[in-house]
Amino acid sequence: VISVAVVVVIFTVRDESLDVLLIHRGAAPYEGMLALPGGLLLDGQHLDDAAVSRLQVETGVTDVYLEQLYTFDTPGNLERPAVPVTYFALVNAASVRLSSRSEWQAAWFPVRRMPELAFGNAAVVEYALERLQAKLAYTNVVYSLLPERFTLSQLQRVYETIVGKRLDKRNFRKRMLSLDIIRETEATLKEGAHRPARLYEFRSRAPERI
Amino acid sequence: VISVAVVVVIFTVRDESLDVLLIHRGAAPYEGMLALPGGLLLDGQHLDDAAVSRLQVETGVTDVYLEQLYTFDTPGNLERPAVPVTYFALVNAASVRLSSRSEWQAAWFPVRRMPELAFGNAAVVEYALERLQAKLAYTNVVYSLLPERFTLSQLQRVYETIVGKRLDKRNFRKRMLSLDIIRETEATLKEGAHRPARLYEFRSRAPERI
DNA sequence: ACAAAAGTGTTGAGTGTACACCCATGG
DNA sequence: CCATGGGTGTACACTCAACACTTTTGT
Repeated sequence: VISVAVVVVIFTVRDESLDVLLIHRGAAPYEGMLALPGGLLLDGQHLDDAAVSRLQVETGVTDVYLEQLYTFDTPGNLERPAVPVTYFALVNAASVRLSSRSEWQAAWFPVRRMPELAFGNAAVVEYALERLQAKLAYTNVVYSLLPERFTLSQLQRVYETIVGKRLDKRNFRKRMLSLDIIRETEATLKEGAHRPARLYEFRSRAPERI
Repeated sequence: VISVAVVVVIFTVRDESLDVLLIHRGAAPYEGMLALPGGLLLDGQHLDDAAVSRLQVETGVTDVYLEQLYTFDTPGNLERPAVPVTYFALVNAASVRLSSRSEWQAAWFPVRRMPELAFGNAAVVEYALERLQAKLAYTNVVYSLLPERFTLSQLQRVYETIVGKRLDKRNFRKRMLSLDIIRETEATLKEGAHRPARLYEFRSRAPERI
């Protein structure tokens, strides 16, 4: 019998860099290499719950965007074969507490300069990135990368970091507003910045039901 | 440990109806009910291979459009829990030989009038239909529903059957040609029909690599 | 002759993209 | 006073949807 592994690609945006959370493997196979966080699905556990709790363990974060990505065909470990069901998540770097005490030393790595990964995990990251970029265009995925209220410029910086290129400011604003996933907060301004600015919020801070 | 089940939603278009292949369950659980064809993933077997061979067993068909759909969270059978990895496939009804001798009595059922299904399979069929309809718009999924060469009217009938509504002939033609997934076959006409007609073919009769 | 399928263009609405300047504030 | 970031409008290209009649052939 083949069992099931749950693997999570956790993205964040820090400064102007799109990063992925990786752990150091402390045991064979691939001891000493970097890998995506994951583990075997336990008896009676639900897939989504396993993904959520894996995320919680690694980052302390909950209530973020989390979506199933794909189920791969490569039974990672050959001695104890398990089919990897992969997820991807987006978390706000500011609200993360990496469990530094843990033996597997989770840390952020820039997605554009991925190191070599165990279990053929490189393909998973690549696929997750594609999906993330595609979903940007028509969903509210990034809601968990931003504070509750934000300026359009902040939002644009996040988008630019993810797609990896500059966007036109006026077109970006028009598109965001017409997409109808964000809303202007009433007469609210902001101080501490260079100049007063309108604040916006997402109409919904939950992933749409698949 | 939880194991893996592979489940396949096999679509075909017959006359003007979009149908799904179902089997009669011959044993508990859900004995006597209808269900999607599927089975446990065996040791050392690859997911995609399992889906292909399941399809082959049920229909005798190979080399058709087959794509992974989703991995559900409902461990169907509660005594022997297994995570269902689902696939969907499109087959040409004409080239199918249903294994009538088999004990589980595979048969076609119209997707618009699905009977009640075992294992909560109704959600799987629904999701597969959505995905199929979405993929129609920009891919060559239907290539395995048609003979190698076909008229634009035949192609349009297939599209109409899948989306469940009538399409405008002129707009349909323009769109298909501009999508660049089909090609006019050189000066070929057709006889036996009501009138001579141009024949077209797909530029590629293989699913694009994910 | 008539039923059945193949073929063929134009217009209008809406959407996406390119592009440049002014203003308020903090230092 | 100047550097930084916020805010704003227009013109063109393109895409999508609506719409009706003629031709050929088999019966």
